[in-house]
Formats: sequence, structure tokens, C-alpha cells
Amino acid sequence: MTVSVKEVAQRAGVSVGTVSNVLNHPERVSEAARRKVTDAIRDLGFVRNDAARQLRAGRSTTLGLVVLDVRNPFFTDVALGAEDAAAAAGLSVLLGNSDENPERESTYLDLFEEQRVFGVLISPVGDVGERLHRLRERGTPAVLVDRVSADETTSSVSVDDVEGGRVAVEHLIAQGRRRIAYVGGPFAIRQVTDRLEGAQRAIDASPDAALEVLTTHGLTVLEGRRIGEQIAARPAARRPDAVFAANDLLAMGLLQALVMQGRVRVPDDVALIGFDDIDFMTAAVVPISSVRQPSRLIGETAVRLLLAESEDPSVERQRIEFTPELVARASTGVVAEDQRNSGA
Amino acid sequence: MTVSVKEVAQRAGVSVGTVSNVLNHPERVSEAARRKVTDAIRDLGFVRNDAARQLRAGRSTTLGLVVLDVRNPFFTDVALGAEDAAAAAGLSVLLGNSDENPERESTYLDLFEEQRVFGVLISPVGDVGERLHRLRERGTPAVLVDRVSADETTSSVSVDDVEGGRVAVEHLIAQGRRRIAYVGGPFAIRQVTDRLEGAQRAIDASPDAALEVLTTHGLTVLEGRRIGEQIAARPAARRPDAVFAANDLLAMGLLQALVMQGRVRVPDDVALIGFDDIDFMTAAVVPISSVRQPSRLIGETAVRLLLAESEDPSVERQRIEFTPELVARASTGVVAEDQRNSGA
DNA sequence: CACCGCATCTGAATCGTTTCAAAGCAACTC
DNA sequence: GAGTTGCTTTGAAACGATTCAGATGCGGTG
Repeated sequence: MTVSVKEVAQRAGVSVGTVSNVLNHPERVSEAARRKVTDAIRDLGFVRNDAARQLRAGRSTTLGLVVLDVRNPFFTDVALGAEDAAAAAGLSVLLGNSDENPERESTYLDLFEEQRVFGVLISPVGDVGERLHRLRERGTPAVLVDRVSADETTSSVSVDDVEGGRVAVEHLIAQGRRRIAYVGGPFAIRQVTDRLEGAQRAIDASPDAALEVLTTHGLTVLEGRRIGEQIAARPAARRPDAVFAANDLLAMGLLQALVMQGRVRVPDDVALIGFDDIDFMTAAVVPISSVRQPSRLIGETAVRLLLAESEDPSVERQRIEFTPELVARASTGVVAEDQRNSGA
Repeated sequence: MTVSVKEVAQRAGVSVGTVSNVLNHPERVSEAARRKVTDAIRDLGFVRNDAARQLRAGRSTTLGLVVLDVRNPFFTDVALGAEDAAAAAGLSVLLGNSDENPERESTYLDLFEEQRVFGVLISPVGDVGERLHRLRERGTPAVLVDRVSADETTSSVSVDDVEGGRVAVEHLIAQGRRRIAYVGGPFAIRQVTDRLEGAQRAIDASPDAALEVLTTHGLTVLEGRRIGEQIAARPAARRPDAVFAANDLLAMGLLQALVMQGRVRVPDDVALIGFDDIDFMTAAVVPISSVRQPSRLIGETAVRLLLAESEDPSVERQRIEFTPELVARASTGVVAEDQRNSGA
């Protein structure tokens, strides 16, 4: 059924070793032999069996990336950055979607480990320190993405979520808002907690501001819509005058629910700010303010750190933390002259 | 470094065959032996080497999915559907992003073939008939996604793009528009051509309507913005009164460019409709009309067909074609009471 | 012409798992 | 007690690519 090196060797009239050399070390092979072998490969339609190759090599040329939610453009952007950087190093990326579910996360890690992937990038749901430790002991390096590493053994690439949260709420306060709601969850996700902490700091710095926390079951448009409906249903006096959503998908859902009911005006009644600054924010009913993360760069950097660690496992671990950037738009009362040029 | 079955066997005091049986056919093994083996596995931290397993088995439990653009929520939804269906069959999905680039597409197909993936799902850029034929000859089944198969040898799951295009433009005409622009490209992508053909049909059915074609280099927000700026820059009399965008990302970009310049009102001056009906459309500045495709279902169905073909390679090929559905919103002058509940 | 160095080629050994024919063993039948 | 049955276990063979120590051949040298 499948053509193997042996058959190629036979057809070309050389040994299997020579075939392998043509494939992997062409400089060691004479012009004539190379010709014969490449011809035979073409004629027979030979395709290298990666499993056999890996078995011998001990490690694959694939790296695994586990994200919290593939539907979130932030993560597809991270994946894109990772893919680029990996491709440049001759690696490819296997993308897993944990859907904020620790079990699925664990399943993907198992899968990656069985595959002896080159390395793992992960945006974890819960605490994976122990897990990554074991992985590394068995020779698979790992890098945390969008989360600061808790110990010295793991590199990480992230954004200062606390600062991001602080900046977001500071901005809301600067716009005159005082009764602020934080929408996010579950709190097992570190980003959710950190952004809240940042929010709290900004509140603490402003004596007359108050923070209310509304918990969601996930960071999705649907959950945002649910909370938005709750807020819209309240009597006007009991509504917050600003909402900081833990990410843009939530913000999107919130906006839909608030505006479409027609009862709440954004930003007049309620200001709104999200987090991530995904491309779609500019095009929202009311362009939504957000806190921008350099998503592609995060992916690229994570791969770079992974490569460094894999080349020299004793290399010092790095915790790279980017500083997020406030992007103010109409949803927080800033008249947006917002022709930003995102993308390439 | 790595623990193998041999070491597990030694530690447990049994043969390697027994270890393998514990892993793969536990019912064949006595309770006592199973205990000893599982204990040894735990103690040693044994993790199966998938490469070796595959080498023996001849085929992996991973399937490859190549999409045109991971950043397009339509494709992540398809991927999600595929992932679900695959997981139910004990398979996992390797996601590749061709970025509408035939070379990248080809690279992913090579990669998948070397990996001896279980099967390939592909939303092709150009003509891959020949390529898939060769793949199948070597034992890897393939299913086309979001594209009708050109021959009898390949199954496909798609949406009737011609009908979708027709419905979209028919709707624009019904809303009183006559000078209609189609925005899309490159035309190597079949969906782009088919949707145009549908548009043309609707135009042909209405003697006083005219169609103008504006070509883009890709189906992205950025390209949409570029064309939108061109349209906005025209004198009002030379503008179309309706735009049909080949997909939602383009529509999003168009909307941004049209509305944000402040010169063109949507839908008053220019009506706008997209294609795919991604989640974000409801939340746009002006909620954008679209043609909905059952994206998750497409992914699930594709996996189903792949499984069928892999079980019995002689099974009859199917071309499943879903009928897309018009979703009218404010961007085409329909007052949207649009609380649709998308997602789970 | 014997010897050397160099470039090239060879093929057995190896990676770790699964499979499967054969063997071992205990219980049971006649 | 010989024979049979059925359950477990064994261990060598196989999967296909890569590696590497040694073989081969060739031109050049003294």
C-alpha cells in the first residue's frame, strides 16, 4: 500500500541509507545517486512516514498550543503569531481548544505528551504548574501564554493584566463614572482575577468610586448578553454607570443586550469598556473602548522562548510581560476618530 | 530518559505483551496483572509513545483540517463542529491555516500526508482535485468543506453559494435598490465566484438592476475597509445604492469605512449585506444583514462523511449542500428585532 | 606498485509499540 | 489420569526511517 524507503532504494538501485541521506543530508550524496533517488521517489509517489522518523528522532517537529477559546479572535491572533514564528523554525502548530474546561485542557496535554511534541504553549484554565513540571521532566518544554508564571521553572509571555484593569477603570473614573461594575468569570481564570484586582486598585485610588462584581460562567458573547439583560432589567437608579468587561466578547454581548432593549444608552447611561481590543470592536453599534494586547507578538514571543528553552534546557527562564494600552472609543464617551490600521 | 513499555514490564514483573494488553485490551488481562501494570505505569510516569504506536498501526488518530482563514469566525465555527464530531469518535483535529495561499495550503497537505493523518478536511483555495486524488490513492480520505466537489471521487459539505448570492441580491432589489456592487476576491476562490453568479442571476431577473464588481485581494476586514474608502470617496451619484460583500469580514470593513467617514449613511445611502452570518454581525454599528450558513453543522457533517469513507472506502460519495438562509437586519433597512440566540 | 586519503555507499541495529502464534496453566469431563 | 476447554501470558516479529561503523572505489603519491 504505502511506499517505503526500502522500495525506493530498490527502484533506484541503491541502499536505504543512501535514500535517507538524499532526504536528510543531500550534501553527502553524489549527483548521480541523488538523481536516481529523486526519480524513484517521484515515480513511486513516496511520502516520508513521519511516525517512523519521529520514533527514531525521539521528538516531533510539531508544537502544541492550548487556548482558552478558539472563537475568541484574541486567541486566533495569538495562534497566528505562534504559527508564523514556528513556521520560520520549520515547525508546525497543533491547536487545541480547552474551552475554559480543565478536563479538556488536560486531555490536550495528554495528547501532546503522547505525541512527544516539540513543546507546549498553553493559556491555562486553572493551575497547571505541577502538570508542566512533569512534562518538562520528561523532556517537553512548556511556555505559559497570557499568564505570568508562578515559579522559576517556566517561562511566560503575558500582559500586565492588573495594570490593564487599572487603566481601564481609571479611564472610566476619569470620564466621571463612579458606580462601576466588573463583569467576568469564572474566577479560576487568572486573567479574570487580575483584571479585577487592577480595577479594584483604581477604585481604591478614588474615594468616591464603588465597584460591583457580576460573575459570569465564561468569557463569551452569550454570557455578556445574559448579564447585560440583567443590568437593563434593573431600575435605572440601581444600574452601574459604567461596566468593565473582562474581555471583548463579554463587552460585545453586554452592548447588544443594553442597547437593543432600547432602555439603556451607551455611553450616556452606562459606559462600557472591554479587554483585548479585537478587530471587531471598532465596528460595534457603539465602537467599544478596550485595552489592547499585542496578540500576535505574544504568540511569536512564546514560540521564541520555547525554542530557546529547547535548544538549551538550562537557559534562564523569562517572564515577558507586555504593557497593555488603553484604546478609548465612543462607548466610554470618547469621540473616536478611530481609523486605526490594525492587521498587516 | 523516556520510560518505555519494556521498563514498565520489568518493573511489573510481566512481559511487554501484557503491558500492551493492559493498555489496549484490558479485558484480556487478569485483575492481578492489571494492578501490577497500572501501578508500575504510575510509579514510572510512563506515557505512551504515539509515534511508535502509529508506526505499528499505520494510521494516526488525528485528522487534518485546512481552512482559508482562521481569523474568520465562520471557519473557527466549522473547526469547532469538526472538533466535536471528531472527539466523539476518539479523534483529534489538527488545524491548518492556508490564509488563502495555495502554497501554504500545499505545505499543510504535505505535512498531513507525512503524518499519515486519519483523513483530511479542506476548504480549498484553488483546485485541489488532483491533489486529493493522490492522497486518496495512498489511503488518506479527504472531504471538501464549504465547496462542492467537482468529481465523483470526493465527498463534500457545502452551502449553495449561488443560491445564497441570489437570495442576498434579490433581497437588496426587493428593498428597492438597483445599482448594486459586489465586493469580493480573489476569484480563484470558488465561493467568491459562486456568490457572484448568484448575484448575477438575481440581477438578470430584474431588468432595471445593474451589477458592478469590485475586486479584493482577500476576504478580510482590511480589504473591506479599502474598498469602502473607495466607495465613500466617489461622488454620491456614482456610488452604488447597495453592496453585497462576499463575506462578513468584508462587510464589516465596508461598514466601518462607509459610516465612519460620515459621508455615507447605511442603509439610507448604501444598503449592505454580507455572507456567513458570524456572531458579530448583530453587534455592528448598524447590524449587518447576512446570509447564514450552518457553520458548526458543516464541520460535524464533514467529519461524519470522512468517517464513513474511512470505514468503507468504496462507500458512495456524497455531496451535501445546505441551503443558506437570509438574515435581514438594519443594514438593508429592515428594522431588526433581532434577539436571535446564537451559540449553545 | 603498494599505500593513503577522501568521498561515497552500505546495511545491520535501533527507536517503542502492537500483534499473534504458541505455550502455560488450572479446572473439568469421562 | 488422559484429554479437553478456556483463560492468561509470553516473546519474537513487524512497522519504516535514521544512524553509524565499516566497506568500497578512485585518484594520487613516493
